[in-house]
This record gives sequence, C-alpha cells and structure tokens, in this order.
Amino acid sequence: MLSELEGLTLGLLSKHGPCTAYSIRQMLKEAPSSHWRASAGSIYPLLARLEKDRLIEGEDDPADGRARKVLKLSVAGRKKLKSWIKHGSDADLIAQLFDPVRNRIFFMEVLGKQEQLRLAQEILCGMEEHLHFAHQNLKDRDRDADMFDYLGATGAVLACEARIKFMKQVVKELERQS
Amino acid sequence: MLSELEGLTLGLLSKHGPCTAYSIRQMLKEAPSSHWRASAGSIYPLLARLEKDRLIEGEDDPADGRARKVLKLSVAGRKKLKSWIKHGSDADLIAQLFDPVRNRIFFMEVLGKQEQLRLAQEILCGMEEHLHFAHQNLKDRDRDADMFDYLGATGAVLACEARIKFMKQVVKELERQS
DNA sequence: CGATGCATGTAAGCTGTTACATGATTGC
DNA sequence: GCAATCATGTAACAGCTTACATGCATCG
Repeated sequence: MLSELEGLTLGLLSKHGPCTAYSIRQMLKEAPSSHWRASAGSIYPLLARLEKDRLIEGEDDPADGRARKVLKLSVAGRKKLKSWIKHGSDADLIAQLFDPVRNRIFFMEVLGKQEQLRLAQEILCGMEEHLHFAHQNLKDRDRDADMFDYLGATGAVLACEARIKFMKQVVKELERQS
Repeated sequence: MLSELEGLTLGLLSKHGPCTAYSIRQMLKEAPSSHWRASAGSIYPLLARLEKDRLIEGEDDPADGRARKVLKLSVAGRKKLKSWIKHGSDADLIAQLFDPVRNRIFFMEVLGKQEQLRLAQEILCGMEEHLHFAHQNLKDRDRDADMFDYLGATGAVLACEARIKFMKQVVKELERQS
C-alpha cells in the first residue's frame, strides 16, 4: 500500500505538524539509524504523489516571499497512516530485520585469520560509538512529552546493545582460535 | 560497489560451492530474517551482470539434460567479495539497522488507546513466534562445522530478543496508562 | 558582494518488485 | 496422466539514488 518512506513521511507530518518538504527531509536525515538517504529526488516526487492522492494538503505560505509550501496531513492521510501502522504486526514485516553487518559476518571465512579479527574489532568499535550516539539521542527525549518517541529511542539502544553483544561473541571466538 | 544482494550472492557461491541460479534463489529465500524476496526478476539479471563482469563463471552441466547452468565464483569474484565484507566496518553500514516495526511504533499515538495495546501485544506475539523460529534455526547449525554460520544465527537470536524486550517495554508502558 | 546554507525541483540510472511465460521432471 | 515443483527467464513498473540546476536569504 504505502511504501516505508511514504509511511514515515505521513507519520512525521502527523507528529510534527504542518511543515515544509525541506524540514521533512531534514527529519528523515537526522533520524537515528535511518536506512534512508532521503535524497531530494525521492522526497519531492513522493510528496507530489501523496498530494495527488489527497493524503496530504499543501498550501503556499503567504507570509513568506520564498516559494515554499506548508504541508499537512489530510483526513484520508491520517486514515492511511493508521492502516500503515497496523500492518506492523504482519509476519513478513516482523521477520524483516535487515542488518548489513551480520550479512557480512556470515561470509567472513573468506578473509584471513588476522583480517577477520581486525575487522571484527573495528566493527565492534564502530558499534560502541554508535551506541554512545543512541544513548545521547535517548537522553534528549522527554518521556512524558512523547512516550513513543522515548520508547522508540529505547528500542534503538537495545538493538545497538544486542549487536554489540553479538560482535563481542565473534571477537571472543576469533581470539579463542588464535 | 556491490549491492547488498550481489554481495550475498557471491558469499553464498563462495560458501556453498558451485551451484545453480535456482538454488541460490532458494538459499536467499530461506535465509532467516531476510529482507529479500529474491524474485526471479532480480536474481537472473543480477547473475548475468556478475557473469558479464567476470565475477562468476557459468558452465552448462553436461551430465544433465535440462538446461541448467552451474555457477561458481571466479578469482576476481572472491576478491570483490572480500572487499564487500571489509566494508562492514563503514560507519554508515553500522548505523543502517532497518526495523520497520520500530518505525511504526514512533507514530503509534495516532491510534486509539485500545488499538495501541492490542497492536503492541500482537507484534510481541509475532516476535516471540519468530524467536522460536530463530532458535530452531540456531539448533540446526553445527558450531564446529561452520563457525560463522553459527555465530550469525546467534546474532539473529540476539536481535530477536532485543526487539522482544523492546516490545515488552511498550506493552508495559501502555498497560500502565490504562 | 561573495560564500554558505535554505529550499525546491528534474533527469538519468540502478536495483528491486510483480506478473507472466515456458518447459522439463517427479510423485501420486 | 495430472499436479506440483524444478528451473530459467522476460517485461513492465516502482521506488530510490546520484548528480545536476536554480534561485533566494543571511552572514561576514
């Protein structure tokens, strides 16, 4: 129905009120652990599509000389957003956890022993850095102001920690072998 | 350089010896928590691309009347695979953990209180089922036969558990509110 | 007054999807 | 013999990316 990026866009519009295309793009870019580059070439055609389908409504801001449009979610858009969220319990979505690092670990045997250990340590290091970032992000949220935002950030931290635990096992196993 | 699917394909060819396009497709489909549908329309053009770039080599199986090609990794292919694996430590790859369920949780406020709780419980239930599947998958692996396969499956279990922990927090928070 | 950032967009290309088509083989 | 599965592909399309283009605004 809606693509992932479309759903996220409607969600952001629902959460952060009427806003411009540019600010939506910024939010997508700054989102922690985002899969998306949120390039201009994706956002603007996407918004045009959503507007054509009457899921969002755009209005030229008269208080501003610059040509910018303020976008907001329509009633139909909110309905579609709800339906998109409800599909979160679909089995194929639950199974769809994409981890490019783990994908690579599977085939690490083709590297030399030393390379294996060095790479695993590098990844672990990078992940710890990323965990720090996720923690920072969590701290910036107000649990009472926006519970789901807070919970989502918590989820990001938990995911980070799980990956670190995983990589520690990899490193340990590689060290054991040498 | 290589797309994710191309990397996975080279990896599978490296691990599971010379094999046919069809069996690669099956492996991609059956992979636990796969992001890919591994449709025919992706695999066959992809393999043609890899062969054109001399990363894999195909040979018609003379022992088989059916028109099927046995594919194997070339030397250049193994080199490219190594480079693909080594990029696992890139910061943008480490940050790129894609979770469509968490994406939806962020915007769950647009649903009614009852809907929120019901959905969260449904997701939790689905994830526990998926954990069971991941556990099963882990049991089928032999640690000594293929360490990285075993480690990868362990990583999948850890990721599952982290998501369940997350969803339990969501449910708990929602129950606290009602 | 020039650099940087804000803001909007387009064009071409890549990678994946669904849906369709074909034929051979195996199991009941 | 017929259905299911093996096995290989193609065509049309969707969605995102990079790279480019444009122009206004703000700050030094």
